[in-house]
Amino acid sequence: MAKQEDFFKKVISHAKEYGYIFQSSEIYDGLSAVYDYAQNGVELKKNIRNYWWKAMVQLNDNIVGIDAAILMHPKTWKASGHVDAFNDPLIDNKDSKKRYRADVLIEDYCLKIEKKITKEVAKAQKRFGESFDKAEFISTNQRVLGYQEKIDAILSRMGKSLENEDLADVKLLIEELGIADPLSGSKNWTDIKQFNLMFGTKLGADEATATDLYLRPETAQGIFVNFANVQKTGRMKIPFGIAQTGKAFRNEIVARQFIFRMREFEQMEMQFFVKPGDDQIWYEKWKENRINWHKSLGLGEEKYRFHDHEKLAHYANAATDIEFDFPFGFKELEGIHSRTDFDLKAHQEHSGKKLQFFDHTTNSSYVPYVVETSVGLDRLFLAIFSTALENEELEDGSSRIVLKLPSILAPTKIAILPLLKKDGLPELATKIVDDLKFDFQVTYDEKDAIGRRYRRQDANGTPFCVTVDHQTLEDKTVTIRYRDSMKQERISISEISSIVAKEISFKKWINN
RNA sequence: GCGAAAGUAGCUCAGGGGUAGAGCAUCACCUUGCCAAGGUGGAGGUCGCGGGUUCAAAUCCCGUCUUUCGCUCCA
Repeated sequence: MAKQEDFFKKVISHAKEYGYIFQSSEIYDGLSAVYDYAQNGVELKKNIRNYWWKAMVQLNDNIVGIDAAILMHPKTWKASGHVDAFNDPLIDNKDSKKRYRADVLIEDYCLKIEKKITKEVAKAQKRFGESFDKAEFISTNQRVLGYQEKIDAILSRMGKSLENEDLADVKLLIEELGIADPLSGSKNWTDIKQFNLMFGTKLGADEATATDLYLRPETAQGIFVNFANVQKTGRMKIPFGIAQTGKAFRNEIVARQFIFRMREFEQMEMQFFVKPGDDQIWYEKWKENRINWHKSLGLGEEKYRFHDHEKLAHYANAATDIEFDFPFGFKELEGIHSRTDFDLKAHQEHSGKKLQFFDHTTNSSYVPYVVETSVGLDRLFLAIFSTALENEELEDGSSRIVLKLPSILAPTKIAILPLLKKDGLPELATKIVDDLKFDFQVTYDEKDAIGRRYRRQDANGTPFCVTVDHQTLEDKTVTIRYRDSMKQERISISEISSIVAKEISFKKWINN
């Protein structure tokens, strides 16, 4: 464990030292759980996003992209369920230092009473044998009725108080019922606090007339509300998908682990609309498709696993996570959910607009089912970056720090290095840079010994180094040196472009 | 939000009541020239921030911010 922590710290400091990730507003002590992508990080992130977009949108005839706004009509979040579900009343136990959802504590208490009813029923059943009428017993037995009455009273009071945001009364209820911390038995509770995971903001500069808005907590809703527009204007036929990448915002109670859980993060999502009944087939297809996409990056098959959800959200009929072996263990990287028709139906009801597909083969309309794939771009960045970082032991006993980024994703593809800082070598090297920079991200470096420059590029993840020496002046050949193998080859200047292009070709990588 | 640990140069860290150090990195010059760590010189820090104690605070005390770990939460 200590090793893991140490390694994770190295990942974080390497990300800073080599210009990948800085903490936001660092000169002001930073802002909790918000990070900026730096000069190299932005390139890597952009390349990852592009690798996803190509595979998702441009390789699939029936998937199109959109870029919906972060701000959406407030009714969106009522329809999606976020206004209700992203609000948690939390309470802490002062002795055990544990935190609970206040409503869950009370519901658990009610469950206990319900168990008493079940016991009474079982007892009666034993007593009366075959002639026992369960429904009648429950509706007439005084003891059972008393229990049920109590449950109803508690839940209705809790519901009312939560609705009126009377958290003091909810706490009072907990105290009156004598609910104790299930672990410690302590009844020493703090006040209840309401946590809203959505960021609020205002539309309109005039405070008095401004409308309350939220920054979107997920990008998916931007797709759902545009379903009919895209379907009609794109003449899309089911099954089809809508993809988008973009920022989402969550006021996490605890946001930690570097860029793994941030308050502002980027999602890459695709919602796939299918005929009801076909959802399971497509769910399985997308599971397969997505895991293969991840594996094509070559980080190692053993780094991935599926984790099926046992508890399903109310909208889903199947859900799984693709988990990745991060420096702090297996954690969710991508979610694949079969969302049924929950979202489109909800928006249909709240907006009064039809969100259906007319099927000409059956001459009937239906609300499509949805299979969602949703990957965290920042998490994917962390997965790739941390796996790529290696302290490699070399055969001669020395070691090097090397960032083995998939070459197609590396921020810098080629470093052009003059062996000497004289004899016209820098001039020739610069000419090569000027020629290649239209097609590749190229860098030039003439400082320090050549070996040290190789190591510098290794640490920055540059997959190819090209060295210009005296022989180059004579026969227009250079040495190309590969990051991972450290092998060198003598090639002609005119070959650089085709060799590198082949190595970083999308076609080659995606079919890996 | 609670608990624990930490915050000194870009990175890694030492120091510890008397007003700041090392290694690496960086910059300039010299040297070498195909796998880092040669020489000389330079730049860089009000020791996270605020307050208190003291003749004197980077050092002690309090608060606060940030980070990591554990708990909790996670559509």
